[in-house]
Amino acid sequence: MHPDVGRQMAVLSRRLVDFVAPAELEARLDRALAGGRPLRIKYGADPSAPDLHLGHVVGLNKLREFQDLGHTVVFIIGDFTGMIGDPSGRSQTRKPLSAEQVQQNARSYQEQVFKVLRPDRIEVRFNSEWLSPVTFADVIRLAARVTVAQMLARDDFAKRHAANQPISIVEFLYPLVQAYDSVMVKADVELGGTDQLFNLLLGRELQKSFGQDPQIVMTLPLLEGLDGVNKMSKSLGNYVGVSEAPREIFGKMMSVSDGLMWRYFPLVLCTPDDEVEALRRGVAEGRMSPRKVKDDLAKAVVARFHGAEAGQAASEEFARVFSKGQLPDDMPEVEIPAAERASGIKLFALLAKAGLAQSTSEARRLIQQGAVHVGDEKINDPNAVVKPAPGTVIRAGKRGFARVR
RNA sequence: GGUGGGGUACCGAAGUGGCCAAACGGAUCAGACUGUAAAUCUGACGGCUCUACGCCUUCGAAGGUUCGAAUCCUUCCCCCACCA
Repeated sequence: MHPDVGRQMAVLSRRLVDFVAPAELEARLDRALAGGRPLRIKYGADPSAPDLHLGHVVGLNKLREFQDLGHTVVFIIGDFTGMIGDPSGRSQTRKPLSAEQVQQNARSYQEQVFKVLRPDRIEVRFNSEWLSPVTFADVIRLAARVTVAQMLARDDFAKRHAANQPISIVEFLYPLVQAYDSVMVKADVELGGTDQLFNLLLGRELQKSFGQDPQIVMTLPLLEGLDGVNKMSKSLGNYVGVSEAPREIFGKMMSVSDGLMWRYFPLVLCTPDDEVEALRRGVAEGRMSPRKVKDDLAKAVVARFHGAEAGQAASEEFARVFSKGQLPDDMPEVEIPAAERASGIKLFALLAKAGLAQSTSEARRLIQQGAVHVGDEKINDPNAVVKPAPGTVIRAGKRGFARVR
């Protein structure tokens, strides 16, 4: 464990939005050091999304900092809650997952988590371990520890209640379950996004109610997704998954708007504030190209999950394909039987067959919009019949490629 | 149990007998431009071997009225709020 509490505090305080309560953390770090007992840092993962994305990485980065200082991460996979479904916050109720799905997701989760966390100093737990044996009577006793007024303290609940919007009882139960997890794992600290503040604080209350020292609560900013508006989430489809191919990650990062990219430096790459500020100033004053800064960002993000070489390669390929309009390294192939090639094939049918268009209507649209090239020739006629030689490259738009075989 | 409000395309949301494959916004895709799959502008955006004033499917479900329905009637299903 890192012996210098002041230094630990400095590192751990970075990038936080809420921090309850720093003094308690300091005291507990002292105590941990004295007793040789590392702190237990709780982090809850929803098992419904097997794709870990950059939004998760924000929290994982902080966990990693704790680990590097010698503390233990208690990574809780909410398998029990996942099997029931979690409607919290969103109007649409999530579908409950089957036990097998949860298991499979949990496994894939763990693989991905270790792209950021170190495999020592972590304790992976499934909350079904302690939640499955709980009886209904236990639930009632647990519920008796919290009041409706406490629940309505949550901003989201208060607003919806005032607006006559539905609030399911399950939504009251969920924070309670999460808080109970804190009690069961004896968490010293719990992290989450800012939207988790209420739940994390409830953990404190419940721990006190059980006679434990209340956990310190830290919230981290929610990373905006590729749309630049909503938080990054799988269901909104505005995410960059850590397991995606380098090419995909790079491209998605390049699609982040100029204004938003500054958020990704500190939150995903942990770039120190002064460095980010220097870059920002450089761009604002016209000394640096935002294109170059974003390229570096994208490269670094790819490198984070696939290594530096992959980052470099992705950058080069991106420049070749999109800046210079050349062909990518590899592309899918479409097989066309010799007979068909000899007689000619309708271009829209070929596009659909190659997977470059979802329907023949879409294929026609692409052709009419001037998005389609066969070899070097641009074709505008939606009824065109082509006889592409093997090896000919069909292009649809900037991103669609297929090679005839 | 009662009262009121709803269910429209990927999402949000208009439309209340024909001009509706269905306004508008978002998302998406394409084109132009560029420094990028940023920004901006323009266009497309149910399907169909489809140059169309064409055909098929779609407006919670099923029937019905009508020359003609997302729009009217009947029954049913589902959602929400309020009052009990």
